Amino acid sequence: MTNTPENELSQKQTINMSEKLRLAGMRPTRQRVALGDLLFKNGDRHVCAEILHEEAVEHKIPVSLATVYNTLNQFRDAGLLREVALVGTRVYFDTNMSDHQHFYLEENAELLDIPNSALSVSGIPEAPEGMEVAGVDIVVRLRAKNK
Amino acid sequence: MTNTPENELSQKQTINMSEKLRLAGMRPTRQRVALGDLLFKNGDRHVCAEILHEEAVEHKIPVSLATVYNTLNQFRDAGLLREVALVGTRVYFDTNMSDHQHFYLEENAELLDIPNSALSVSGIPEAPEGMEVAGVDIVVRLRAKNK
DNA sequence: CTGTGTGCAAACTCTTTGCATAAGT
DNA sequence: ACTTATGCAAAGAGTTTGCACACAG
Repeated sequence: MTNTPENELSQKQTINMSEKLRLAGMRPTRQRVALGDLLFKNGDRHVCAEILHEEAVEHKIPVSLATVYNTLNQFRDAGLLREVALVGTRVYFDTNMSDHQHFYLEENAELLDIPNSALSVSGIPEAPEGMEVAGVDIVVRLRAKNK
Repeated sequence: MTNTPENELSQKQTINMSEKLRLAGMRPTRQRVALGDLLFKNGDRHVCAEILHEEAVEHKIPVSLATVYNTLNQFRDAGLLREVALVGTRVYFDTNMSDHQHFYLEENAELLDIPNSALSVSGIPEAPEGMEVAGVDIVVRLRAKNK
């Protein structure tokens, strides 16, 4: 894959993505930069490995599913993505690292952001001895009304 | 497996479990009753299929792993168990159906109940058109301090 | 050049399913 | 008896890994 951006914007994005990856301590390889662009250039996203891989294939990005899995895990470990706590087997990641929570649509397994401002939790008990709170995940499960 | 309870209490529990299963619309088979006893006789429990199967084996309950999976899913569908939303791949069930939330210990993947009284959430936004809130899952992730 | 990343296929883990047998009513 | 559940083994879904080749610095 030669570096042939279609326009200045995508050139700029790729450069930013390289920087971003370098700052996160990762070598900005072609696949990582391309996946990073897919993930971060259009605002908040909720993806699983399979979906991101399909999308990469559509965009003619040569990347294997195994590399997508590895890359998502690396991005999460580097603090670029957060993993979402969900019922079920599939692992989802969220590109929005800010403190916010989710709606989960049960029928089609879709995730939606809940604006942070709206939600607040009170009365979280003291963490047990020697522990600290690493984060609070809230999922509001939604289903179709009067089914 | 002949019905040979060690004492009256276990006889009584088995009877109650049979009733409970019947009320939930399930035939009280030996395996389901035995698994139900394991799950419900000692208060709140958090189990995955593998763990429950090991426990059944220890208790000399003849049951296959596949049946444990099926039974857990049936119990959930019947409203006897709730499935817990978690980061990662494995499915956990909670025998406590009351409205409560969880601590999740990241290092050993352990779940602990948070007493319901302590926690409250406010400002959950309106569900989108035609949707209703099926439930709210909150997981407070804990990690070891000053690592 | 040197070391890290990638692709592929195979392995692995968790979960579900198909079919013959066993058990519940 | 009739129907549903179970056990087993095999299949399926999702994810990780080992190793040879490719690429970034």
